[in-house]
Amino acid sequence: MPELPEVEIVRRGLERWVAQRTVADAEVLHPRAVRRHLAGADDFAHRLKGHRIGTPSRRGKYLWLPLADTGQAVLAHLGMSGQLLVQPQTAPDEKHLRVRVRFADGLGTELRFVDQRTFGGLSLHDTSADGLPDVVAHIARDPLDELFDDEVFHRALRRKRTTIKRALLDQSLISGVGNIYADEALWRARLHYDRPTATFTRPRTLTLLGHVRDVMNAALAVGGTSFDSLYVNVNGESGYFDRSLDAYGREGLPCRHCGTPMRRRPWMNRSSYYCPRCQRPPRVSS
DNA sequence: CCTAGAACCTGCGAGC
DNA sequence: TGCTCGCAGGTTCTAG
Repeated sequence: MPELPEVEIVRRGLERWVAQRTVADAEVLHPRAVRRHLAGADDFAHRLKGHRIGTPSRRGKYLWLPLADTGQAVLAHLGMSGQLLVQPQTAPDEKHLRVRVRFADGLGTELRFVDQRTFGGLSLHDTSADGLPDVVAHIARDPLDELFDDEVFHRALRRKRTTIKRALLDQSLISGVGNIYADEALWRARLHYDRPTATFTRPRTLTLLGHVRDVMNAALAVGGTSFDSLYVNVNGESGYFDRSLDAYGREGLPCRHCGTPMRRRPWMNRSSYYCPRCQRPPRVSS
């Protein structure tokens, strides 16, 4: 569910409300939430106990909390419906509460991982010298990372025999882009989602990257995109970017470039929204 | 090695 | 009222 802007909003909330606090104990209420921690739920909880949490980091849709003096970090992925919430200890348990982390201080709040569909999860991993968890190493840098290399991305696009939206969602090429921001960036760039990447010129790639960055920065500025209560920040508040979406979810509504009714097409078990006039399909369609 | 599609889950709204 | 179907911000496994 959450893409880069939403995950970054969560990271900022953790930086403010959780960083520098010491874990009193952790409680796993659903084993599937820690399935990527191969040593199991008991091991996960035990290893958090007594350690101080450092400054949260993020790459793409992954975020992690370093555990001071351990060489490890708690890696979190929100999947389609995951939430990290900082709640009063007195608040009733959420229906889909999966993991609870209590702190050894008097602030009266705890960290909760809540996840309806359990596609997300938490796990512990060794970190390299630059603080990156080992399992995140194969994920590409995201477009808001100042070390993201546009030229490397362009050459990777040209090598692939695939189509542009699939490439935007490929986290080994560029991370952080999901179904919403892919459709938004393609609409802004007036590109059809099925355009073969092998035909992309350098200017076309750079223009598209510019639109990806613009739409993500605009979403970040208003707290991300929330259609319902499933995406919220650590305090349970929604973002406002749903009001500014130009493509996603606008089937039948007039294109904000040309007025033509927008279309929705089934695409990889989900949907693609596009303008049939501004975003013409490639001549040779697979 | 590469790519396309299904699988993994739970809940909600639409339609019958 | 209650059933079935389609759909949902993602990743990962499998088949070809």
